[in-house]
Amino acid sequence: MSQMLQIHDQLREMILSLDLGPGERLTERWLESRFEGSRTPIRAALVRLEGEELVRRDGRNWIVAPIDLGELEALAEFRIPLETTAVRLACARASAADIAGVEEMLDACQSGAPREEWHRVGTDFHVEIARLSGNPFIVKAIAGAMTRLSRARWLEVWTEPSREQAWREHRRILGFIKADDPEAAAREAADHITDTRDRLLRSLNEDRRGLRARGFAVIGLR
Amino acid sequence: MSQMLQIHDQLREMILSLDLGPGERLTERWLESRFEGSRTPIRAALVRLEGEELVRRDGRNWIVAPIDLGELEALAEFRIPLETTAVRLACARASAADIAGVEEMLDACQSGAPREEWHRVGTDFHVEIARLSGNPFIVKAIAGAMTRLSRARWLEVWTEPSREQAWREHRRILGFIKADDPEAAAREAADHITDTRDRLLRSLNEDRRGLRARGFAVIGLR
DNA sequence: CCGCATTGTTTGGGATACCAAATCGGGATA
DNA sequence: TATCCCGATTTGGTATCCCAAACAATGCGG
Repeated sequence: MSQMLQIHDQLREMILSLDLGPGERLTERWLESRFEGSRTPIRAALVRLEGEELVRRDGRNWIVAPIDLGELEALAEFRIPLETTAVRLACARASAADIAGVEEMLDACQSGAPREEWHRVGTDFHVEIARLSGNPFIVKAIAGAMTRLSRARWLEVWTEPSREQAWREHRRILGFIKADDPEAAAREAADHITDTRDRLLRSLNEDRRGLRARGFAVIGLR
Repeated sequence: MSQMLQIHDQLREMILSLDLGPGERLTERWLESRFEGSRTPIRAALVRLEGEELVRRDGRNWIVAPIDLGELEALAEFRIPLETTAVRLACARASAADIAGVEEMLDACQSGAPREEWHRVGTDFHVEIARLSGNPFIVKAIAGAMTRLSRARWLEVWTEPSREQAWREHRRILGFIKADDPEAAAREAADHITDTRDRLLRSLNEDRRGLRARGFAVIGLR
């Protein structure tokens, strides 16, 4: 694989895992030494990450994209029509084998699993459901939305009960798809998105001060 | 403005206007002489355009993204839930002034206007309606979808009656938003997307041979 | 002691140099 | 004549170089 893609993936991972703080400045020279490559592939990776909005320009400088928690509502509003459409289409189009694949993914994440695992599966579930719709544009849009949500989700208290709740809701959505009940699945999906948003906003509101200190934009967080 | 952005915009325009054919190979050296810049800004522009899926890699080479006419159905399927949501939100949120702005845009495009003008307004209308929703994610998704549609729309016969039809439908959608009738607006928007898709597919079907010659992938075009 | 100008350093933007791999041609050979 | 092989050429990937602008530090003047 080209060096540029390696750098892109590693840097992406560092950003999404909050290894690099939101708003943190990135100098090309620092990245140069960090990844032991020259500026050319590094700049290509940065331009690419800019397209994914994980990195942004601040004047002439590069910074890790800040998190605007005010986006959380708009993001839910965006996801609801897409994901309800996705589950309806999934009912009509997904094969039993495809559905079983998603089921396995959920089963593989048991109570004792590490936090990272829950985080990843919680994201991938929605993308895989979108994939069942067979519509690549829906898949990409949902994947992008989940990426934007990703970092905020680390901040969720993500307590045991919260995990269980999300897992149950995922299970129910998949159940309705399996039972070929598109309207119930759509209703469940919409409710799940709303509930998750509310859970997230509630837990974030309890820690505004701490968030600001960690570089999160609390602007617009009601 | 930076040289890279100039190159990006010019190249983008050349691609969308079909000045560069779909599937055509782009060598960095040719672009170098064409834009009288060195490879550094050119590569940055290419990476950026790759993110917009207007340019793609073919092995180690760069090519103008081919048009897959088979995407047209999926694109309509993607747009319907988003645009119906957009018009519903627009009813609730758009100010009279914002609506008047879109109205002006439509009025500015009269019968005698050049083909390019109709093409542009036909795209912008949908993006502006999305903007009335106040949801930036919807705006970006619709803008991306319209960009993907853009080149195929040049191929539409785009006859006078076809233009008039689309213009009337746009007018009706906007009318329902103005009248604050979200459900009627949503129904009208969905019908418009379906109708447009059908018009496009019908006129493309009449010219499969010609399309293939011009580098369009007819695969999946039913 | 404070403020401003000047200068030295760092940064990103762009140009160029170099390399390895892929491609294309031409000629030798069966 | 058809085929295969080898070398010349072209390509994109990477490293490095130069430059102008931004920034910071420093020292001079009020």
